Amino acid sequence: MTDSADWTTALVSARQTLVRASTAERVADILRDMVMEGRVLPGAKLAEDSIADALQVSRNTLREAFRLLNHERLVVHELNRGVFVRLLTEADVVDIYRMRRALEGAALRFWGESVDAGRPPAVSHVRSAVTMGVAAAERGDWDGVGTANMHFHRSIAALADSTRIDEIMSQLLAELRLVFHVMPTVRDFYEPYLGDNERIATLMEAGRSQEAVAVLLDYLDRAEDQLLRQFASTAGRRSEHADPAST
Amino acid sequence: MTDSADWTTALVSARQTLVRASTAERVADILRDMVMEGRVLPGAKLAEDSIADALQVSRNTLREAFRLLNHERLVVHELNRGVFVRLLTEADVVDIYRMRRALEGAALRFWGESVDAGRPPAVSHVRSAVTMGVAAAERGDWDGVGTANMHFHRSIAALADSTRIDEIMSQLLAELRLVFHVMPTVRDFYEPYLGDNERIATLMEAGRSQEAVAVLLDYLDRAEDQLLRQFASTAGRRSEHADPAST
DNA sequence: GCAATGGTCTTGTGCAACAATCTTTGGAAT
DNA sequence: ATTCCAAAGATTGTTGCACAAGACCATTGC
Repeated sequence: MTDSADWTTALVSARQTLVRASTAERVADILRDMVMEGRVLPGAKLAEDSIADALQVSRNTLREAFRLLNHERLVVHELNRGVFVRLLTEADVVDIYRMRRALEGAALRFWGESVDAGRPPAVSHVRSAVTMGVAAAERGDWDGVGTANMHFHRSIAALADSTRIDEIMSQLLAELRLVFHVMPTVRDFYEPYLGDNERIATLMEAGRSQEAVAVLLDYLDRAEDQLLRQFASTAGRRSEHADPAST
Repeated sequence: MTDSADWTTALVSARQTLVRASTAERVADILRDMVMEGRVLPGAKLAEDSIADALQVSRNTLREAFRLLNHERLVVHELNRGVFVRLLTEADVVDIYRMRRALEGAALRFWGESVDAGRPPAVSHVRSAVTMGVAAAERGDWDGVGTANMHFHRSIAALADSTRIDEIMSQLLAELRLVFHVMPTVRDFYEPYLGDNERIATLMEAGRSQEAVAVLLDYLDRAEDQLLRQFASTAGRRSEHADPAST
């Protein structure tokens, strides 16, 4: 039974790769990867002509891809000026963390209700994200730690068992990656929180949901603070955002 | 000074009427109205050719309008099959209310923190939504009661002071309107909740945030239950429509 | 030095043709 | 009669083009 369950989940994700054949979506995928990997920096302009030419797609299709990315908040569209890689402000960070507290907090509380009702859902996804993060840290793979951290928080949000919450959560984390590119090194950011994740997972396994919520919310507060401090120190550099994408 | 402030606010809203001259947006407006008024039923297919022909716009323009509506989750787009008026399922209702509890609950708690910190934000928007609802009920305008109820919950969510939460909240309420069409009469749905809104507003004015949260969450539970019951009783009729996402 | 003006480039909008895909219809085999 | 297959028909996906409108840039004149 457990095997067949794994089969289906694997097939579901595989299906998406097969079915979604739309050119615009594939173009959006390419551009999304470039933005996520930091190959085009926030603030950079994405010129229609050059990209459409490079990818060998029509301007119309490219614009459709832009609309998809705009919907994901990864790019912004300025009338008659074109689209630019999203440049997050302090206000965005505050807003995103406010939403994270709402969603992750609600998800953990919802999970707690199930625990109190005597039917605790599995925490294995949360625990495995912690394990993955620790393993990555031990081999010095701080990029891997960041990925594991995202998995951790996504699995926290998944406890709400709501596709809409899952979707929004993924979007928020994707937005945050835009900010991480401005950070000097990811180690300083993620390392302090490995312990928090571990602690939260342990509390959950013990069924102590209230305390888990408290630790989580405190974690989010500190992460927000640290990000905002980083922001303040790099404010000067960012304001002169040139467009390195113009090859 | 106050006069000029009024000027600007008036101009801001007037500006929107001017700028949004795009044909696609006007087409989207027309289609949105048709969906909202129930003239095209959930599950119905929106064929490009016939609509483009009827409205005398090019297919491209119509497709752009479809993208806007898709963004608002009012229609769904299936590759190579076309767009369909969104058909909400019981699962959607459960999902939407789960998210509402998360967002409205978090917003009210956030407001409560400010109250406890000795700097209570204004509750006037919440109160005025209640007043508007009562006035509409007194003159038998149950459509107006529904609008006021939406204002009430939007102003609750606005307490979180987060543009992202505001946006999601508006989207959720718009989605719910798709469900209200299956309801026989809106009076039975909204009337019981006029008192809840009144009670929540009063509790907030007294600074008793914890109790306000409790009443709100209980309200959401009951509203969800009622909607799901209505769903079950009309399940037979609705299943006659096309089944888009059944694979 | 600075503002106005004009040209140039990019984007906004709409259109029609062609390609790709799905759906239906008709018939043949079992 | 039923099932399966294939071609036809209908619908959507993508492209390239054309023109309008706005933003950007450099030159001119003061």
